[in-house]
Amino acid sequence: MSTVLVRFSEARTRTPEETLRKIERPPTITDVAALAGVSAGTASKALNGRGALRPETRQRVHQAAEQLGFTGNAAARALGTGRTYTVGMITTDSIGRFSIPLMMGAEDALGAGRVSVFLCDARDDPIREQYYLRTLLSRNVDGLIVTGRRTQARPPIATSLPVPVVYAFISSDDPADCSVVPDEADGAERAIRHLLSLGRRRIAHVTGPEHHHSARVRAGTTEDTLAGEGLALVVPTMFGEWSEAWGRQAAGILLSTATGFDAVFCGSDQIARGVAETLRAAGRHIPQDVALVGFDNWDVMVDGCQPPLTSIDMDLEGIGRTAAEMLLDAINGSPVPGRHRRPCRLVPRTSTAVG
Amino acid sequence: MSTVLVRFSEARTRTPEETLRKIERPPTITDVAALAGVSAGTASKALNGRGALRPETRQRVHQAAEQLGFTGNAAARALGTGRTYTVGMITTDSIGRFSIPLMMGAEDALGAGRVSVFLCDARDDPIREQYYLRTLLSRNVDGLIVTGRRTQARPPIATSLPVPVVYAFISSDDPADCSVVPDEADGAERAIRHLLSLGRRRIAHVTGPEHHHSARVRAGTTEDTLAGEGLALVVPTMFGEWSEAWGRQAAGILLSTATGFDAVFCGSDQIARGVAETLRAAGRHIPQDVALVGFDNWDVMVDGCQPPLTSIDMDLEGIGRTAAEMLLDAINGSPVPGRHRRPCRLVPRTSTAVG
DNA sequence: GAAACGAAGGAAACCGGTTGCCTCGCACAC
DNA sequence: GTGTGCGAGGCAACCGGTTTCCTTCGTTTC
Repeated sequence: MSTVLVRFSEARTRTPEETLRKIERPPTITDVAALAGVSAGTASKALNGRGALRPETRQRVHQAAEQLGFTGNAAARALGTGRTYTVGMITTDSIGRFSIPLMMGAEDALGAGRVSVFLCDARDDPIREQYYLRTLLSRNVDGLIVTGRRTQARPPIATSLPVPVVYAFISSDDPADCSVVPDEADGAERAIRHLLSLGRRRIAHVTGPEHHHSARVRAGTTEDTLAGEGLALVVPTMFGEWSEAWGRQAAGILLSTATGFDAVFCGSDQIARGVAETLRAAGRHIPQDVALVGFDNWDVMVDGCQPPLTSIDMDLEGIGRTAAEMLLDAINGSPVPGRHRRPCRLVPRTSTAVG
Repeated sequence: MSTVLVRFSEARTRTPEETLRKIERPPTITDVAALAGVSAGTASKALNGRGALRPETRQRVHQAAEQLGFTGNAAARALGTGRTYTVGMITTDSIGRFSIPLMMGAEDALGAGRVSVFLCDARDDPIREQYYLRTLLSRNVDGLIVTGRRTQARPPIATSLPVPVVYAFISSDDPADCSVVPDEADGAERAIRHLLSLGRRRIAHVTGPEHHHSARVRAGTTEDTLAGEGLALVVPTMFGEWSEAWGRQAAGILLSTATGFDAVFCGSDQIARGVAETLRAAGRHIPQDVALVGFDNWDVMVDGCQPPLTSIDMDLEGIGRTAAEMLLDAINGSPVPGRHRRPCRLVPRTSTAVG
């Protein structure tokens, strides 16, 4: 028995010299406690502001912790308290242009809450998705953020998880889940109202594939907004692809068939860029002859475009941040279920400048 | 004493019915052990292939684990073994176009090794960087990957860390550190040799700012490669910015001053796109009159360009993957110090097509 | 038939931080 | 002088998995 105790004590405590010397192993709370002349439990209470301690003792412990550069062992803390201060972020399709700002926003909000993020890229593969889900759960994450490239609602990643989930950009088709999504209808309406405010009345709409949720929503709102003013598109919505090539092609069609148009609202900046190129090549001046509005406010596109492109910004970073904040709320016991739509913002540039 | 034992047993074991019923709390190894009719220690040995157990017992434990969906508590495992099977990935500047493929490659290689990734975005802020470093260390990551936007060597993120570090894309200026970087000189040489193989001899080079490491390296190799063939650039390397606007401007200068040129090698795809646009507008045909090569092989740029752009691919994903593999090696005790250059790849497209 | 050996599995220490409970000692009241 | 109350801090259980040591068999050997 005494042998055991001796070994125990050898393993747990160090002499003050040892403690102050450079030590390879990171300092434990026992080291801090020893240096402050208190027990480990007391040290813990001092550092966490719990228990009934003399201010002077608390101070001494804090000083010892600082001196040793004590940060604490996250695994041990997690084991005891059940909270890991980590969340998992799963991008259902690959990490791409849309996921990045979302991730940055989320990571920003979470980092401020001293929460670390596990990054998982499921690459559109349900098997990878479930693998990551299991991994994250076995790591006892406090919550999950699910993101993806499409705004269309998707089936929940799982039913009855032990931790809260927030969907960002994409949404769950279970209305009881918490989702934070851009209000794309709002974005489309802003674009149209902006064009109307410039006096444009003969507007065309070129966008992505009809089976794509975003394309349908934006087109629908575009038509509805015009209808509300007693107007209509000069030609029916032109569905195609999310590419510059389609933008160029569509502009060609417009030039050859439309009886006249003074504005084009495009479903993406890439499409808008293609449209701009072809219109310019055909001698149409932007914005004098044709005003042009894109969607996404993607820097390299709006800046590379000639002239610089007015566009709709979905504030992806804000969506990521909001999602993270809602996740933190849910973790702390105040979930905010439902689909939360966040407004878009119109960023005016030369392509719709007046004069 | 007996009270203690009773409480202990209440907390630790569940009746078989409880165990098989839907339980909110994830199953522990004690649950598995109980279901298999062995002790927790034996269950651990069975699942980890250690100890001396009858094959039939091992089998029974595995079956019980499967039945309960046992994955194990990562924090507990980490606490006991000291290994967390996590690594931290710090992007020194913001997550962007270059970081993403790197991250994807690294995450891919690590995920295959059952290692999870903590994502940290230091946003060019040394304070954030050190904050993340401390956080990651207190989480006992097994290793670190440091990435960033620039290829230029940077000071080591810290001296004498308790875990291995691998730099990806960027490199540490301590040659003893392990860095995996693209061989940009190789990329530039491939571009020039490609143009030479097409019979082009009057080559111009338009690139980014002279103070930028990548621009200098690529320009230097461009000139050296030409010199090796007894040739020189038609005009000295044109340093500017990494933007389409600069590409357009540079092309304008070329058209007005150069006595003649049949190829332009650009330091980035964005520059190349700007060059292409201006040349086309001036009536020069690509590739017939002027062959064009970019750098980065950035999909939206090379595909959006007219015509599609031949470009140099640095294989960022491969760099990320290699970095992760080297980190895993280092974690397992076989570090491979030094700066590792990985070759580039030329991706031919219409902008240098023959005929 | 007893000693020796090895296979199989259990008991408990251990990782490090947290927390409930208990003790100690001092101050104050009766 | 004894009792009560409370402030301060220590002790040890606990989280869940791993690992070391030890016990308990059954089998072999002389």
